[in-house]
Amino acid sequence: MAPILFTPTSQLSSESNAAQTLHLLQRCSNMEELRQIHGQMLKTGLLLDAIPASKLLAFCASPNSGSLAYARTVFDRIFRPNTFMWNTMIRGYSNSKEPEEALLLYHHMLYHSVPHNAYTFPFLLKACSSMSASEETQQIHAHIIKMGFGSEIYTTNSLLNVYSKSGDIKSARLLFDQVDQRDTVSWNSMIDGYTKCGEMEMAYEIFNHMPERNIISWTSMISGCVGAGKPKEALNLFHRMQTAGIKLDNVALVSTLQACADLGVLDQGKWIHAYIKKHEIEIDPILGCVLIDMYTKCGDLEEAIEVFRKMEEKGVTVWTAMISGYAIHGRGREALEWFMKMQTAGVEPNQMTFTGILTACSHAGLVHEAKLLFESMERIHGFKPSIEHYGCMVDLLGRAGLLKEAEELIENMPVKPNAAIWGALLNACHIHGNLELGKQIGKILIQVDPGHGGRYIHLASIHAAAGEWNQAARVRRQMKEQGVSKLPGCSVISVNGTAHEFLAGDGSHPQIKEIDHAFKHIVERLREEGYKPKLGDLLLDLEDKDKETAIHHHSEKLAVTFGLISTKPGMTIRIVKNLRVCEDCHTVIKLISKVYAREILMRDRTRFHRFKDGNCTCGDYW
DNA sequence: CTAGGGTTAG
Repeated sequence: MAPILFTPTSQLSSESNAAQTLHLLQRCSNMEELRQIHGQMLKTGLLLDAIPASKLLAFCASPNSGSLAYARTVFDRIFRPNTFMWNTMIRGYSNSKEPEEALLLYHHMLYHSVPHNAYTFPFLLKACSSMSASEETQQIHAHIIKMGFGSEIYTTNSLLNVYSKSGDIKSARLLFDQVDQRDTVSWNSMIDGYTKCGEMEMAYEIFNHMPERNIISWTSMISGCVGAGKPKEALNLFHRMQTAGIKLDNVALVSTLQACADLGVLDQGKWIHAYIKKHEIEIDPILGCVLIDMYTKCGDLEEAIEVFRKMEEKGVTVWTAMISGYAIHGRGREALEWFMKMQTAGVEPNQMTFTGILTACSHAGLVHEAKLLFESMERIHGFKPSIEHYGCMVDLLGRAGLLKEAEELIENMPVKPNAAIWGALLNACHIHGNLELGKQIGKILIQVDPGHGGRYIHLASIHAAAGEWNQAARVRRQMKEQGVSKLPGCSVISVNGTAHEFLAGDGSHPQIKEIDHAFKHIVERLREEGYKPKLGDLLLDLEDKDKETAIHHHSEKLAVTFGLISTKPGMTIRIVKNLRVCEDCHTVIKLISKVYAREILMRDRTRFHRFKDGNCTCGDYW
């Protein structure tokens, strides 16, 4: 005889009592209350009824105010839980720090032959996704087909999503082509999958062919472009999205703000901030964080502080964004003050906070402070320094001229040095003219990072600086033979809301004639101020005249000149460069700031330079 | 029940 699973509530307690308890459960808001209700249900026997028991479980297993451990103890005492209860537990674990428990529960569920329903697999697959369990995903995929859920759209969409998220775009595509039902969610998962693999063309293909696009389709494309280093395309999509009449939400704004930050287009970023204010969009912790990041990366620290002040929830990431903001501006002392304020406010720094603060020390030459912080990481905060932190320290010591100490740190660190570590040391050798060590490191770097054009250029220019033209040419030949190309220098300047892009030696700008003409005048004027082109370590073995032509067509010079002729006198010129600014350009821009009475704000690969009255905030330390 | 968002060394 089959056991009685659940006793009807009416036999155990009065109807009204049960209804009252259920009502309480419905309104329950925290675990304290829940415990009391649980006790009541135990006493009255209400817990033996499937529906109240399910409600109790669902509350405990919910991620917000529940307690998964409590849910588990309740669950374990339920005699033959039904499918809903199993699903509830699997869902709980899929959102928790121990998603593997979801898989174990599923295993038990199979063992006990509990039937599945349409809610079982989405949760289970989410668990697989968060633990990157690819083998298990395939096994579950097989079960899905066997148990007849192969056409259930939530289930197949979840499968598509796991495959896409894990980078297995082949399996995702196979399934996508197989299923007989697709909706916007299915198409969106494919977009996500292609962008995660860096296949933007395929993502566009999907995007262009899907029958209906919603905000998630657009946002996935935008964030895909940002991830692929195509912020201009991201902004393009953003404008198209608005033309399509899509109502913006926080997530779409976050991705777009990242594009603004990468491009350094303050106007566009400000426009979005104004939109947020106008439409009274709530600045949640993530949106606040990227807003701050956008302002600091576009050179407006004051506005970043303003956003910070107005935020209600100031978590560690928001503080870290501010500290990193000060770092990129070279304002190390203030970064330290914010680091202290943060801890006074009771917020503990995390690994990234340390990356930020150590970078800040590095750009400001605060060697002593950085050493203390680095040492306190493990001793006070309990973090093992990661390779990024070692990278910061090598950079800091190297910049400060403490090459020996930097080398010792690399030798003694417990992790294997990567390209970034050697890169930091090489940079230091370059700055401080340690050509011998530089050549050694340069060779190591090319071995570690043979596909990176910048490494060859760096080594070649060290040879050039030593007057070893043959060696320099040899390195350049080697680069050519490897089929590696140099990343061209690129500067972006935003004028009247349009981003103008200049490449080194590029003649494609519609106003290039005017720009060339204007620059000739500028050079003449600067020569009167004593300017002499610095050609010393230019790696090309050319006549000085030709070298000068090459150096005078650097992208940042084109951009600054364009800025001078296309903006009103006295207006700040804002430029973003993809590589480190060269020494000659740095000198020229300093002089321009004085002679033409312009403030010029330039972000290069590592930091901001604010040129004013013939000086730069980097103090020639970059 | 399924799809999009965070600060990060050179």
